[in-house]
Amino acid sequence: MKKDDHLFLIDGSGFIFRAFHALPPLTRKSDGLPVGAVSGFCNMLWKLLTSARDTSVGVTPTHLAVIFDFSSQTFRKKIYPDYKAHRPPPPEDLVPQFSLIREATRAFNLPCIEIEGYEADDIIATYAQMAVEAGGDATIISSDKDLMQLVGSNVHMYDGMKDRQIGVPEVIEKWGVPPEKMIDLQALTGDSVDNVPGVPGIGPKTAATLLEEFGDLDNLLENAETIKQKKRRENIIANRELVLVSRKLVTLKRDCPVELPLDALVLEEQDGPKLVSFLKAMEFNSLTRRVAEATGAEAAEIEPASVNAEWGEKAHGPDLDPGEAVSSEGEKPAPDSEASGPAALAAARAARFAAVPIDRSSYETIRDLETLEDWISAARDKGLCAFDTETTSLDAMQAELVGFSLALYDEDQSDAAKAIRAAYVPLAHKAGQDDLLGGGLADGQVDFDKALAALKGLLEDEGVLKIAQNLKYDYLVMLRHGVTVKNFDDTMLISYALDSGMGNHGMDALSERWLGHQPIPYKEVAGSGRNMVTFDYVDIDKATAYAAEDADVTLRLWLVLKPRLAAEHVATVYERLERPLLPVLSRMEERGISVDRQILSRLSGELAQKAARLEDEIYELAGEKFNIGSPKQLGDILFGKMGLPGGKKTKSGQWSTAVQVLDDLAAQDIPLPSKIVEWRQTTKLKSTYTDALPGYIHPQTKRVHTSYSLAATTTGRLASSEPNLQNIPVRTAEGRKIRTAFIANPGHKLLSADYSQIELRVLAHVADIAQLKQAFADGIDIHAMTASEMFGVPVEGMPGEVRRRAKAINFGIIYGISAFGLANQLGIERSEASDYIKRYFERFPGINDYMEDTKAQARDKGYVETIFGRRIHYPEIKSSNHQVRSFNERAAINAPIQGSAADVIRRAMIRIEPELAAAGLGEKAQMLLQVHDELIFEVEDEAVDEATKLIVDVMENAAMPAVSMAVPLQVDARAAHNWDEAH
DNA sequence: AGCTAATCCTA
DNA sequence: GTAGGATTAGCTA
Repeated sequence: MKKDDHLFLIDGSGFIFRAFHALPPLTRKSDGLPVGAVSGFCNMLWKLLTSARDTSVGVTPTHLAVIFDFSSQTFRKKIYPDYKAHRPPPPEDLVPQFSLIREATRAFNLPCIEIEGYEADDIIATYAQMAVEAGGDATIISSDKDLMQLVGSNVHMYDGMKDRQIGVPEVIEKWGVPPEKMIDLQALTGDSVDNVPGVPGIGPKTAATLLEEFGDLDNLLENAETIKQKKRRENIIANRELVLVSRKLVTLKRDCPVELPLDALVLEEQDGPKLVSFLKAMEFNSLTRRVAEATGAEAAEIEPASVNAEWGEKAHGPDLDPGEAVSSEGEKPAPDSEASGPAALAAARAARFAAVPIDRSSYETIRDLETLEDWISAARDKGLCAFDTETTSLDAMQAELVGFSLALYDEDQSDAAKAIRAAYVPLAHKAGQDDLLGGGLADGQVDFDKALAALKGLLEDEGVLKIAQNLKYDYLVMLRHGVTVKNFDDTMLISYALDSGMGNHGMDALSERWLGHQPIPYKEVAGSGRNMVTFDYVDIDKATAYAAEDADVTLRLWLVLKPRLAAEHVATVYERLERPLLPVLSRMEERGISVDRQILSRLSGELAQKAARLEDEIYELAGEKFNIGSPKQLGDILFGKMGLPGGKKTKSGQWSTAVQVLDDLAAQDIPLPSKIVEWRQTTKLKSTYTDALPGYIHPQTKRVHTSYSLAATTTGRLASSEPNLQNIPVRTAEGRKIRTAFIANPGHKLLSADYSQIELRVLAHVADIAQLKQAFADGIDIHAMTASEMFGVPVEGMPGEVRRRAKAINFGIIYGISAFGLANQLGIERSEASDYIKRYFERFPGINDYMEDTKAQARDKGYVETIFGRRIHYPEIKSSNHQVRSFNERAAINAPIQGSAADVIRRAMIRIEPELAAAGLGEKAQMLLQVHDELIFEVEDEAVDEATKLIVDVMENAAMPAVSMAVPLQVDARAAHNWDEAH
């Protein structure tokens, strides 16, 4: 470096923060990655490189470097441990931009300098000093006052955002002291942001006055007694030592051990294609164009660079209660040799395990207790293992244990192909399918009871993390064998917390998605259809390949997915809303509910008679016999043969025979359609409920055990199946009779507790609607209030029809209202429905804001969130297909409402059992069913009052303390012998 | 036997 | 207009 050379030193770290706060937020269009600061940075760099002379800097750089902070661990921490101690974590949207800005720097072909243990400011000071000593000039691109001490005749600063040069006069103007006294001034005033102590009562003005009077800090401290103002004198004397520490803290180090000499900072030619590639990846279109033009690069032919954004590693859900805050209990930290940071770790592992094919031939079959015990002690040694059961049935309540598999991970094994070993332990395989004698066990299996005892030791060991896929199944199977799994992770639930809305979370789909591997289909092992055999008849070698693979894949999935929980800030959702619910649901399923066979059988008979009578009448009216249950045949009869009006076609071109169509016809006094509607209702009740339910009564327990799915819905709701007990009829008197068959045991009652209007309450809370909040606080009729607001009708003496319309609109809002849907629901013209919606938005403008904000979030981030931080993704929200897009928008509007309500009841369910147990009611009141906003318990008669009180209390306070809702939650509860009367 | 469409039950 | 599951018919393999 020589005279007239000019070094530009860009304070990269400072720039990031300033640009982030000063510039409007900007996200990358394609994926919502926040890039505002990166954009500002690139624009500024480009300007400095191409036209610095035209700015108030007025010179063109010959040398340039971008300087960053390495970490917060600097020598200043050693001098003063509290230095920068109370810094809040950077804003979430800023975190990924740190690494992007470094990438940007490299794309610009500029040296990117950081030194461990030093702040950017020290490195800048060092290089500025070096430049001056070499006879050149330096300009620091920053406006940070901490750097002003460096300003001198050959060192300037430049505020890129205000296009303002900062020299000696500017420093004096701003601070009242020349640059060389800035250190003393900062020492006196301190800095609350960096937690640098100062003298109380002394700010920049006083400090400047004092320094003017005494010359410098040393002289001031020596002659402090002579200060006239009493308070000021005392404060300075009292804080003498601290001020000296502060001076050390604010003094920049001008002799950092820099690696690159000045000559290495010489500005090079821009690499056009490289820079364009990066800018394209960032989707900075106008800058891309300008750069391409200036460098002669062909933008159209350049591929966007692959840019990895690193998100921060702190998991922080919105859940605030410190008492609840749990992290990984007893779980060994995941080995971290591949990369640092959970996002990078997840990516590295995905790459690592997707690249290594699964080797089924490496799986072991464990045939003796000693080997099993070796594996179990290895699992204890590692602190984690994957686990999977093989059984005779998909129904966990009927399943017999046939064997189980384990997979272990060796974190120190650098060869990924050898890092995982998996084995299958056959326990109850039969000797052979064709063995007419039957019942004989195959040779070479571990004794069932001994193996189970060994397994129990492992599964109940809090010190070993058990990893499974869809653990609720295995948990229930093991529960029935007297084993309670402790300390577990479920890859299905992890995937659900991470990627709800991005496809299903079954093992095959996850394996395909993350490992690029297709596991052996079950039917290849056990056959399908009539040839299907239960797993105990599967050949042990085949079973080993299948079962060990399941454990192997599960373990790999865990390695890939688990780090993402923290990286993507949904660890709290998983740990608080998913994982703890699993044992709760297993117990509910195990308990089941009593169903009275006689009642169902009698109902079935009545329905059969009624259906038969209706069939006769229908054939009579139609003039021929046909299959009434066939929409195709029915449509042909109604609209073809009989030529009835109002025929609509379904998607596939068939005549629609949906109930609305039939009702329209019935309204025209055509008798056949109403008979058909009645017949359908009757046969529906019979086939789906009275006929099917008895088939679900468990042979041993004599109760019906539904199965809840934790990861079937996108919103966080549960789903019930086999049988679905969440759609038992309630709306019609006839349908309700089915509920009378759900009964409590003798000496017990069924207790039903349900949230009143929970979704509208959630809406009032999230959209912050004053009238709704007030109405709920006052406990008034919410639909009547809405009607009154909209139509100006007083609540007293309001016609039923007016309230009905308001109610439909309220529900419509929750469902992401459309004029089309509302018109359908109310049977009015679309234009009239539009007017209603318009009027609603006028009366409740906050609702419209909520809807627009929610859609915008779905577009920007790709997901929406519940009040507890659950995310629901809408990858198709930007579809160019209007139908698809609109559907996604409505779903996105509904999801936070439905999902928050689902989260509330999940929280209640997780808390209720421990609370009951603490009250001594653990045996007397048992939770059996969940129906979205309702919980059903079986309670001993004399415990009903106490249990009701406790349950209502837990449910009403379930959002607390994580979220303090702006409206009260209300729970209504009733106990009776059967579900109909209790509801 | 396995799949989709249509229908209807729930919150 | 949101979120599900079960049943039936009727098609394809």
